Amino acid sequence: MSRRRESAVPEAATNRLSLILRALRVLEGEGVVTVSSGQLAERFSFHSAQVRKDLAQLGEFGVRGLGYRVSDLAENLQRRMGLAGVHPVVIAGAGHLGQALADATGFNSNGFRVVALFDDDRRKIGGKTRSGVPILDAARIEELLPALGADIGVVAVPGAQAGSAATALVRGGLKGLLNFAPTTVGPFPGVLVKNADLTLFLEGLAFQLHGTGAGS
Amino acid sequence: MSRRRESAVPEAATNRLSLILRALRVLEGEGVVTVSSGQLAERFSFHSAQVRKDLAQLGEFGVRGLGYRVSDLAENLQRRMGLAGVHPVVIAGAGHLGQALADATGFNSNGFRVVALFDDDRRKIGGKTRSGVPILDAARIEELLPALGADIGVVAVPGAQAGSAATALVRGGLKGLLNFAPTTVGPFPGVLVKNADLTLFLEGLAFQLHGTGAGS
DNA sequence: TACTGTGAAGTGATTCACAGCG
DNA sequence: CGCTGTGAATCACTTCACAGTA
Repeated sequence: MSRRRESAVPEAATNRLSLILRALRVLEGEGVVTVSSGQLAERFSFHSAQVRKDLAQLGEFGVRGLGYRVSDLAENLQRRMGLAGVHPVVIAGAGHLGQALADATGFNSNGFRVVALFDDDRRKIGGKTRSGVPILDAARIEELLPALGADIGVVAVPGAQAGSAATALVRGGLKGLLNFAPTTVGPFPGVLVKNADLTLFLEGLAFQLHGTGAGS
Repeated sequence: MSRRRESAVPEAATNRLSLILRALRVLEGEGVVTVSSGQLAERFSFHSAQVRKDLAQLGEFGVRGLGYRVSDLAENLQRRMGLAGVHPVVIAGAGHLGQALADATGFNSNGFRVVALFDDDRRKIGGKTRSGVPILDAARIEELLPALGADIGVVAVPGAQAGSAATALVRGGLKGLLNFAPTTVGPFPGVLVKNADLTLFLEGLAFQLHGTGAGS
């Protein structure tokens, strides 16, 4: 997708590591002390060697003959994945999608916190989402962003406005963009853009359903 | 992710084909008659050979020395991708996410149409989304689904309820599930499940930002 | 012993390069 | 000539298999 010098971690591994970290937090809560690559792999039905490779990539955390110490590994993974502190997140667009994300658990825990939404609808500006995130004036994105300290921005506006919303966020100094609009935004120098076009999921599903008899 | 006899089209190609089809519709609207693999590739910055391979997989639609005839190709792609007719879609969960999807253009055009949402909130049941999609009683999913004729269901409920929502949808006879909850659902025999955990996107972004200095 | 970490083999997807055709 | 379709080469990811160690 984008030519970068060293791809560090091969994209697909990212998702596995996120899943593993999530599982570790559950295990930790259950008081489990150690876990093996096989046990972790089983949960998500991928191979144990894969789990070991993924984990080894970030350092040597395992204990031979035993497995991994759950809290050690969780803490290390968290740090290595950039989830050690809290990332303030801002969302452009306070429509249904924006509000869904603003109140979503995954966007307000384990390293993330939605600090503001931006919208250009007068009736929404000044209000708050159900969980209390303020909705600010989209015209002031660039001006207000620095004070919010966010490093990640989410584009949750209709496709036609995605470009300008993204530009405003980038001008405000964000380093990462998660784009839900079905439009390609950027590239912007020095900014990482990740596209999450929800329609593609639906189309992919239809395609697979059509092609095969939807096997097990 | 799921063991199937023949994987038909390699998952990643699916997304490219969706994108290409979308571009073709735009070109068609602009009255463009033919387009080459190179021109299509340029738009999304992938390689022209990749585009040709992807398209060739579905049949020989190109004209040597000329390119592809836009409307021909669009129609063929549409059919081969299972987007020829209209897929009725139902959504479990009429929260912000469910309503966002119900009113999203991509879920109500080019082969899809959201025909109903299901929720267990009394205040929502009997109502409609902004664009007029009815919200029905979640307790009656199994009973009402057959009449709706939907073949694709979307799980847009909180993680804790994802399993039961998915089960109800499958019992109602759906063949494809798009799951937005951060919980693995299924597997169900004969049903295709696609997971779209939005938190993974955010975590992936944080990971990449952390690892690299967010190169161009 | 039971498990990790990892080189080597295997598999799959991407890119190259060109023959073949309108 | 320009562009498609595609075998061959390359590159990337996954799985295997095992040496090494608590």
